[in-house]
Amino acid sequence: MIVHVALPLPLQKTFSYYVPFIWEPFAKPLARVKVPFGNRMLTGFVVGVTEGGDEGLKEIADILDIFPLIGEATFQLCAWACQYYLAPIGLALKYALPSRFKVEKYLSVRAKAEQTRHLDGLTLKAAYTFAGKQTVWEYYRAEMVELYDSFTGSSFAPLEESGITPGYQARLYVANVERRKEEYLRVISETLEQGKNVLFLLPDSHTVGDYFCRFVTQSLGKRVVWYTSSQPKRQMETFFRARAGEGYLILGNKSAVLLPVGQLGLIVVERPEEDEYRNEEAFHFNAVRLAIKSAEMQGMPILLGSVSPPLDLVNLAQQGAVSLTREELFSQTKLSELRVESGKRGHQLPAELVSCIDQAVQENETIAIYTPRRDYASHLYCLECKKPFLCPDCETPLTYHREGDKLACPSCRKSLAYDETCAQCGGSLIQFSATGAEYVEEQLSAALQEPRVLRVTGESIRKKDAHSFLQVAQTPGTIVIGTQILSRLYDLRVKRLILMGQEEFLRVAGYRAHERVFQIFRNLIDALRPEEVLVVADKTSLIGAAQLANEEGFYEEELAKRRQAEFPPYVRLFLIEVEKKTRASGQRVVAEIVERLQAEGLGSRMMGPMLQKRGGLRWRIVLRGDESSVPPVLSWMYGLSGVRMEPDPPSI
DNA sequence: AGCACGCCGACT
DNA sequence: GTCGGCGTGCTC
Repeated sequence: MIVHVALPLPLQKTFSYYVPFIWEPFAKPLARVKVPFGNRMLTGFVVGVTEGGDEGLKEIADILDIFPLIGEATFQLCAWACQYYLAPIGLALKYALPSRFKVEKYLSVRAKAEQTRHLDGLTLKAAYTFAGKQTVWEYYRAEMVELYDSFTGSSFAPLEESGITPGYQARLYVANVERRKEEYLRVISETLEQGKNVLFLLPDSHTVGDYFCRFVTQSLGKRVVWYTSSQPKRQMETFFRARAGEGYLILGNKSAVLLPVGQLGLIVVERPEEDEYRNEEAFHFNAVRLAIKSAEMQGMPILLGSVSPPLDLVNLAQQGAVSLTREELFSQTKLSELRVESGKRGHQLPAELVSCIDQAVQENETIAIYTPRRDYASHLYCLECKKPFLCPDCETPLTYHREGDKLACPSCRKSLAYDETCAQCGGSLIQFSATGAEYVEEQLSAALQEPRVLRVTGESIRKKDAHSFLQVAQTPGTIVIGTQILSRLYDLRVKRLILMGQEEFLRVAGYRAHERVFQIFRNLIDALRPEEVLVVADKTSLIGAAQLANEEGFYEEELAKRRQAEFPPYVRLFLIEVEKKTRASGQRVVAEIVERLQAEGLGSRMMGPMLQKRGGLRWRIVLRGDESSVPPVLSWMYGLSGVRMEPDPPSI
């Protein structure tokens, strides 16, 4: 017997191996097998079985699963994801099981016959060492033993899926966090009462995740389980409960979307616009896209909640593919804006702003200031030789950190001392721009009398716990200065919120800049629930108080622009990156790609190639596909050495 | 992806 | 003469 195996490598092809007679009954599609590959051992998934003898093939080294652990629905979803994201099936299937996966440790044997009495109660692992793996598996096949997992105690068997039910319905709920919580809890409870499981996707585990976990646990208690790779044992428990149990609420982030779940009845997604749903390593996917497809394929409802949904979802709503409910976000919020002179970035905080903050501090208010960057300044520029400060190793622009008076390279993490002179010409007229939280803190310290400032960044939250921050932040008279992380702290409430630095997004976020600013600002208001919001903007800024308040109008306008420019969600973008050490080898591959694209009639849908010097040499080509399908040429490109393909890149 | 192999230019 | 970087091809 021969099995065809999909390996977790960026290769589209499968590899065939011979299966010795004794293992034949277990070599079924989707079982995991250990195989020799070159000079290493890899674990892959059986994707096909054919009759035949050892025709010079290598033998499989081991079979890991007594029966396949992945059900049909999960497999179909992986298969769909692979064609949509141009990934090999072996990589996708790997994501469907817990990262550090040890079944034998958590499964135990229950004897069902006199001859197997001696194995009763042993873990599967112990039973293997005692009686041999082959013997135990034969007992299982002869129904002389059964298996149960140590968490639920219930019998371990192939996954029973609900099959396709006619209940697909995608619903986008645009409302503030209090209303979303009510709505989530209502639909979740309804589904759990029917004895079905619910999958609840959250963008992270430590802020938004933790908040919703505490909320749902209040009313659902032990029905709530977490699926997270940072706690392997807990992840294993959830894995078993998801397949055996009934009526569990499974919380998880992006990788939970591929978890095999029995009797899944509903999917909920909190804040589908968050970037954390994008998987960047090995196999690129967006968990929200997969969640919608999963609900559609299995015929179940999906509820997506946010105050600032991603544009593609709003587009689907306009087409009638998703139903949309909107609620007012600003009934208790006063919005205003402060227009400042443009072109003077990074010199001084506007005087009006300083006096506004000063007044708030005098009145003992809680106040939060948002700025997109955490450091002091992200760009340094020598006014004498007119050159930016670049990393001597990799030529990436250096950032400046006040703490320690250091220059740092964001790309290679090199750290350099800063001596207030230009490394190129020795000049001392240095301009700082793209300033961040450290800078704002310094400016306020200079302008106000002993201000109480708390700087909050993603990193500082990860080091301490969020709760200890909140205690300080809640103290009246405190000025909280923070980056995007502030939009995740639902437990922090402020009287006044100041939104600065949106110009920075025009530089880094490309075509999504306005969408991102809109989402971050609205999510900050959603999380912090301020009574007053002040948008600091210059003449180039697109998001003012009016845009923030008029959500429907903003989306309409932004979608019109995207349609006009032929950008997502009306087309799909594919970023093709060629990385080589020498110019000649790179140009050869790039020329081959360009030629092939032109031959396929895609020349006019191609942008680039553009050459970038970052360490080695990097060429980038962007291809516009149509809304849903993937141009077939791309699968040819996949697997060329030094060529990377990124579907739906966040910026280009 | 990871690895072996073969090609070149550089250097004690 | 040989060491090391780089490109190419292969893995059942």
